[in-house]
Amino acid sequence: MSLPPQLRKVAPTVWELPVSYKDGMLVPARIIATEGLLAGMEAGVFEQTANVACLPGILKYAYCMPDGHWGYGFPIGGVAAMDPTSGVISPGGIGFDINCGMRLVLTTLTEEEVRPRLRQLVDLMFARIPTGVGCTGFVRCSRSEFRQVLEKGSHWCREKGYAWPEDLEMTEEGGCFGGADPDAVSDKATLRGFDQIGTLGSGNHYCEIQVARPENIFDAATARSFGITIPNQVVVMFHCGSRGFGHQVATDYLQSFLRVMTTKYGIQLPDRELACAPFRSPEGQAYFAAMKCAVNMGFANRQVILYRLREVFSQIFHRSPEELGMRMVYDVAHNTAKLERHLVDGTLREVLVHRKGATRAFGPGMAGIPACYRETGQPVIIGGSMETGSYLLAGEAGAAATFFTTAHGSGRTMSRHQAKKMVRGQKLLGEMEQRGIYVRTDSWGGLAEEAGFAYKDIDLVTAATEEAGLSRRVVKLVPMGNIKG
DNA sequence: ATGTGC
Repeated sequence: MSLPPQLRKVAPTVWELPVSYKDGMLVPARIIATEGLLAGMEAGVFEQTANVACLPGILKYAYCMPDGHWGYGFPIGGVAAMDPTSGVISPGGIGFDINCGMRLVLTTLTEEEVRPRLRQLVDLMFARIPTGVGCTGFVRCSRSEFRQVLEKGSHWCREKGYAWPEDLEMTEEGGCFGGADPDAVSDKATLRGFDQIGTLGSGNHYCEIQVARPENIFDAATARSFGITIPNQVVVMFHCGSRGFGHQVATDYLQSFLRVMTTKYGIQLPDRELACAPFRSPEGQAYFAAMKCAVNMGFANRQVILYRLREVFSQIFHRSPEELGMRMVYDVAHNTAKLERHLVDGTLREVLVHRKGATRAFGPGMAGIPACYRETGQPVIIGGSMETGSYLLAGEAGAAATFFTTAHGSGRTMSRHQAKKMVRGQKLLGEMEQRGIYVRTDSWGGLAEEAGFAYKDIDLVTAATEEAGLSRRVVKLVPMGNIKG
């Protein structure tokens, strides 16, 4: 595939499309990638990042991260910071799965201890953590109780005994975005979401047993600070979001914005999928308040999954979760919009940062991250494909360039449809088992869609974020067992 | 991603 001729290299890992590239661009578009990753990007990534640069109030640049690929409106990997006074909020810049994110949990077990009981462990995980489209959880939640979940996120979990106090500290924003308003949420969204707390879902959502092997440690001091202290230490990583609830919130407000964007606010954009409303408008504020409900639902969802996970490990290894050292390293979202303070042209100001398939990566010394990570920078959890491995990174000062944002995962290289044509789920499962990875799934087609070859090389993506100064590699985590929807 | 497609 040929790159747009207007694309200019402005730094070894920064590629820029000028405002002259497309009518309506207000700022240049910047792709963060190595030459190799850039060459593999779909044409849609350049078009969509340039489209994002047309959104009213966008500051500095429209960005796409090295794992970027084609998405709804924005590319997945898209980052856009808006002036909250004159700018817009766009659901396409956050994604349908609001607060899709990653959580990483430690154990003090080693690969040698877990390997003999791996099948038993993964089987019990699969039995206790609901997976698949439309799955529901064990938490019984009335409508009024669900409002509490939406307002409080992980705090609700703590009140109900599903969280350790320290879990909240180890969650981005303490596991709760303030200002969530359940009245901004449709009944339809509530109806889809109230029974989905503590469920994994489908697609690329999974829960994985991983091992930190000594040869995969890049930064030993930071690894120690993050709790990786034992050779061949076993950890658990999982990836999921706000399920049908967040999806319905996104759908509701995309429709609402499409009705008013042009007629009421006179906004013209190159793509309907960029539907947006002025951030300060009633519609924009309602979406922001509803989006925060979905963010909090996502945090609560991952917290209840952790509660179940602790039960599962405790049952298999006959020790309490505390004795098994099942502490959280961190929980970090990659589909949100948030008001943050950033330096823009030398002035510290409040901006609305959209991150869609992009992870907040606060660097060393910054406020807003747990005190224990103040010197290292924020842990960044990057999920790879279930075959190739994942990474734990640390936020770097250089991420100031991207409003303190880095990549979120591998990024697809082919469509789900294409992947499914190339491999059968049963065959893939057999091959993975040969390589010591035990997988349980309730969808063979879904498994095939997640094959390693359908994703960019996670080693190259994380190396690119390091070269760009956004985040540094701490440890690569290799899969042992996986449950997926 | 998603009661997978109005």
